[in-house]
Amino acid sequence: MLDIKYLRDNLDTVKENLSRQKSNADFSVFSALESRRRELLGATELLKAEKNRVSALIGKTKDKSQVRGEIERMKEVSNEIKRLDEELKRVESELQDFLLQLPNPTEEGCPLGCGEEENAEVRHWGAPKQYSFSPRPHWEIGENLGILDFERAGKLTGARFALYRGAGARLERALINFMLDLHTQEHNYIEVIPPFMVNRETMTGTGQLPKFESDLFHTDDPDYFLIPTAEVPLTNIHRGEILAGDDLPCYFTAYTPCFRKEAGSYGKDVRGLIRLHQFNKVEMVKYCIPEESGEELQKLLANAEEVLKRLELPYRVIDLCCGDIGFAAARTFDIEVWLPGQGAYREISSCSNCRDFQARRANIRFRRTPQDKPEFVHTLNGSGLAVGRTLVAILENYQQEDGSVVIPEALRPYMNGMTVIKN
RNA sequence: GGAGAGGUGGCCGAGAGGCCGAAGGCGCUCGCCUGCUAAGCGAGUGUACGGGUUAUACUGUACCGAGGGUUCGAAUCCCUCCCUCUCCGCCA
Repeated sequence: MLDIKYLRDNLDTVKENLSRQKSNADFSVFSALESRRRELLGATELLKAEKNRVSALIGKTKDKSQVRGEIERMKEVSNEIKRLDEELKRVESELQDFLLQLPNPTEEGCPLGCGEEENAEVRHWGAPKQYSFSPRPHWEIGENLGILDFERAGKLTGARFALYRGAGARLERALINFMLDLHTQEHNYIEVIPPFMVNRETMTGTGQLPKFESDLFHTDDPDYFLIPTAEVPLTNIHRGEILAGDDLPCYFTAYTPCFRKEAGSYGKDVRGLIRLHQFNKVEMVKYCIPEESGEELQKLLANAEEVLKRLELPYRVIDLCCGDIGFAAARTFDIEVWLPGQGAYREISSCSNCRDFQARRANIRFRRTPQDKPEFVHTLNGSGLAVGRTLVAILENYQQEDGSVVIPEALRPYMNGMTVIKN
């Protein structure tokens, strides 16, 4: 969410920035609401001052018959205050709705552009391997090895769910442990197991609500949502809190399943593990002081890249352009892993600096010293990594002509020493 | 799910229609005192949004879990909801 004062004073800058992001917000509505709000606030405060003054006077007067007229007059003043307050409340909630719908302006330095085509490659690591045979897609490899079963998952639930079995399930679990160990033991993250369902306030804090409710799985009673990413609970851990300066930066990592409706993606990635309603992810979230968030984003990105380096999977890093960047982010780098079965790089991590956008929504602040005024923290998040897609990358990159799959060295200690998955 | 007790400043805790932004204590800040430490003494100490000032001072409004209601006036009375604790039931 944007600071209303900042927006008021920098209307044109914000308008210009957001116009690069396909936002069609109508700022004339904002200006009208804002001036009405100030008008009402002034009027109602004036009346309240009058009411407080006269009421105190009435209180001090022993003989109430002397102030009968004042009491009658205050009755009317009270009614008028009530009327103004009701309108004020309406205007404020409309303003709030407007602000909550506005995306985060993008950072200076973001590539300009409207869509995927204008994203910029920052670097790449490793080279796609040459195969003496035609590499198969992971769903064929997995089904042939009996470690992935999409048909039965469909029976149990429906399309876009997966059942892992035997070495497949073990491999997924190995990846989770491998990633968590790396981030906790070498990258200084605190491991967390958060709730997988959260309430409306939490979803609003990170920006999923109110705009993207249709992407979320929801329970009616109670009114909860399944998390679409651990970013949601992790970033909301300190919602409504004021942190001490020495608590920052603070790093959290968590493994969680993620639930997404994937509405509007019919026909896209219908086979395999790439796009599911439920998938596993290890997430990293940081809180830091404003002037350090740029550097923290680079470190976060490096932490995610390290996973792929250790698994020896070729990847590239993409700097998302203004038009492709997500709602809450000011800057985003995606990591795309090479998938031989598809002959393409596919997203496996997305690392974002949300600056104070989520902190303002979720009211997460800090004091530099105990005497200082609270300021909003900056929040960052990144996948480290999407576990299912990492398993996809392993199956496709480590496949052999006979259909077996070699286990990357780094994972073998997590696989009880297993070196290859074969029939 | 049933019964009961609660939610007040950074923390503890009093207040039970007007003199309450809220006693007292702890903590914290500043000053004094003191070989050091501890103790002691004095003063100050919430947030948000406005007005005002070069800046202070000063000043208006709101905030006692949340939202409604009664009243000239609500932390205080009434209603609804949320949360915490204790006991019972159920359960991994």
